[in-house]
Amino acid sequence: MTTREGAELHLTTRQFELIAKALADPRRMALLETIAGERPCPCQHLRDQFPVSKATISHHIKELVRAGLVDARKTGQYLNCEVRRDVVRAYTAELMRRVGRAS
Amino acid sequence: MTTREGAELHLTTRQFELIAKALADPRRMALLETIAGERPCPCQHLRDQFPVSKATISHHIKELVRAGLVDARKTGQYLNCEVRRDVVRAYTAELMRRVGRAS
DNA sequence: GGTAGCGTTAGATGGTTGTAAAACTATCGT
DNA sequence: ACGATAGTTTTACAACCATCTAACGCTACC
Repeated sequence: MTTREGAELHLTTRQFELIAKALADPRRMALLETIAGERPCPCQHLRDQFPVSKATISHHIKELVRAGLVDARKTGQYLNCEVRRDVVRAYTAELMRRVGRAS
Repeated sequence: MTTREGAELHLTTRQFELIAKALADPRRMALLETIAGERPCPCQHLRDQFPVSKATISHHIKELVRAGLVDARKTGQYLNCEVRRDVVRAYTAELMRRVGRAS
């Protein structure tokens, strides 16, 4: 139900910047794409698909969560990540609002 | 006529990354917004609105052009910048396609 | 309770990058 | 032609950041 909302989510300036930064690193973007691909994404799955240490993955996830792009809930010893698609949509909307429309 | 096209512009992986990087820096984003605000934007105008050296502005503009987000044509001694709104739209569309839609 | 697996934190490091100063190029006005 | 104005390039530097290793904290299972 968080997937399809009518009301547009509002992003603070701070969050807008954090999102842009989070999306800027290709590896982190790739991680985000993988998370988006598999519904509840066990963090460990990411380790198998990318040649990076678990510390690095942990760091990237933290940044994605900080930006609000990913929701991470710990169930047992696993960390389940999910993309906040409403936030992604809010970001693209804000981007269009700022530089996408004719003045 | 470049402002309103039916066909979606295709972004290479490289350009997608460059755009994300270009948007990541707050100052550069602010410059882009200013450029988007005034139609033909003399580069010098930007110097008055931001406390940065002209070297820095020149550098940022170069990055924006490299990413394809800005079109810069030199007329006389002035540099006129314009936002490529079709590219912005292509970026947001690609972003939505990658992580915005439910799997 | 011990051992193994998953994730986090701390510290170190190499690379990237935003920024400015200075020197340079180019164009305009007089 | 000269001076002023606009932008570029080079070089240098400081700050940031992605990455790793190693050590740690939890949870699960036997």
